[in-house]
Amino acid sequence: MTSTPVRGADTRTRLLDAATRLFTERGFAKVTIRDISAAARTNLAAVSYHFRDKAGLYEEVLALGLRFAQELNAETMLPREGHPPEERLRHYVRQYLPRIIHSERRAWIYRLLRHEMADPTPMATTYVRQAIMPRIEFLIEIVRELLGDAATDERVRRCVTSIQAQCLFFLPDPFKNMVAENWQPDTAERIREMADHITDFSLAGIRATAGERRGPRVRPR
Amino acid sequence: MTSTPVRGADTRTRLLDAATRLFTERGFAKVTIRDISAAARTNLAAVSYHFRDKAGLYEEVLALGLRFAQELNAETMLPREGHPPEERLRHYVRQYLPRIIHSERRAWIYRLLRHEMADPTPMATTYVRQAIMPRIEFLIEIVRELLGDAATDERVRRCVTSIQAQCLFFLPDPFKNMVAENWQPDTAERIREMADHITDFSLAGIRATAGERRGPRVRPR
DNA sequence: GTGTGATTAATACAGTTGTTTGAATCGAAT
DNA sequence: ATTCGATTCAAACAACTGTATTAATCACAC
Repeated sequence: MTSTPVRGADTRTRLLDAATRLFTERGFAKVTIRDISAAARTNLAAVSYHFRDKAGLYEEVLALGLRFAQELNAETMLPREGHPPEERLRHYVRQYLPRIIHSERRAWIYRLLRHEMADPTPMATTYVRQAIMPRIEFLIEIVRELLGDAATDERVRRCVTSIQAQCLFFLPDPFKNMVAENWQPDTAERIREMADHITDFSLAGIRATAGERRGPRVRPR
Repeated sequence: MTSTPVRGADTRTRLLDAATRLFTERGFAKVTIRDISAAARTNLAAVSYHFRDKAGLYEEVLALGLRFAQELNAETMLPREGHPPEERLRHYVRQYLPRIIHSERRAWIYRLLRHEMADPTPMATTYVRQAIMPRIEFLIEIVRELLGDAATDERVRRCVTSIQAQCLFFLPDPFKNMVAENWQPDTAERIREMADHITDFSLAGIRATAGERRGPRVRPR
């Protein structure tokens, strides 16, 4: 018989699953432990028993999400040495964008991240340090290579910001849907096209930054 | 004597001022009417008396912000007919970006918008329709001109998204500061530089989109 | 001054939320 | 079967929040 393994472990994972789903949907503040315990088909006090308190449960959820994010990062930053920077950038965006847009499997963390950005919890700083910073560093390296001799800290920073902004824009957001229903690419095909657009658009922008003849300085000559 | 003009009007404006400040800082949900009435140095019940309820007060704040946003839009979209699209884009970004970044005078609305995006109230839809959509339409027109013969709905949409993303990225955000303390341009000089970067970067991206020799299709030839 | 309507203030009320408490229940070793 | 530690449960508690109620206060016309 499939007897219950440790008894308590079952409801513990049920709580963890329910919390992951609900926190991802609504963020830490807008989920009550009553919601969670109901969704996990258990009692209110179970949260306190298994996870100390609501914050403890959230920490565990986010810790799991952080591990997933690091796994995904590793895949996103795969082709490191040797390959030309253009190719690495394209790979980066093609990996990153679909995960941000519709969060399959492990990528629910990006939706949770959206809430973390709007309303940070104490866990935010460690997430930034361990999951975001490495990706930024990776982007910096690519852009520095692309700029070549023209690379200055300032230019690199600006170009990285432009790329990062174009990607982050696609974090799921109820508000954007109000602006334009179906601007958000939905199918894998259209997401791929958008990723290529961002890549080509940015490569051209970077080349222009390297070429650097600026627009009208103070007054348009 | 500076006698009280209408008596009630004074506390009404004090409430409105305090509510504007607090809602802008924390958003609708995270401000209590106790906070507001305390900041306005009046009683709890004053909110209900002068504005029906908390939502009524918020509506009035957002209605004022919407008027400001429309004023600012008018200035942002000033040089319409005749001028070349490059110049109009540069003007657009140079106007829009500093307002988004550090919200002087009437531009507190953009910080309130940030909260509205994270956690929309019923007012969100009218704000989108009356303040955001016109600006998007304006951008679409510029990009369509820039793309010229190459303009398709799809390409226009993607390029507008890229520009919009680069600008919106600079909405004030506690989270971004964790990633990199001083990446956010602060002085008027650096904001101007960033605006020109976005403009040049995007113009190059749009030209590349128009030229349209894509990156490696399925396999890199 | 007195009454009147508008405004301000103090308090009560009901609902929600995180947490704690103490009893009930379960599985298994003795 | 009994006992014991782990787990589950129901209930209660305390804090907070939006709103309603009721009384106090004010400016001013009469």
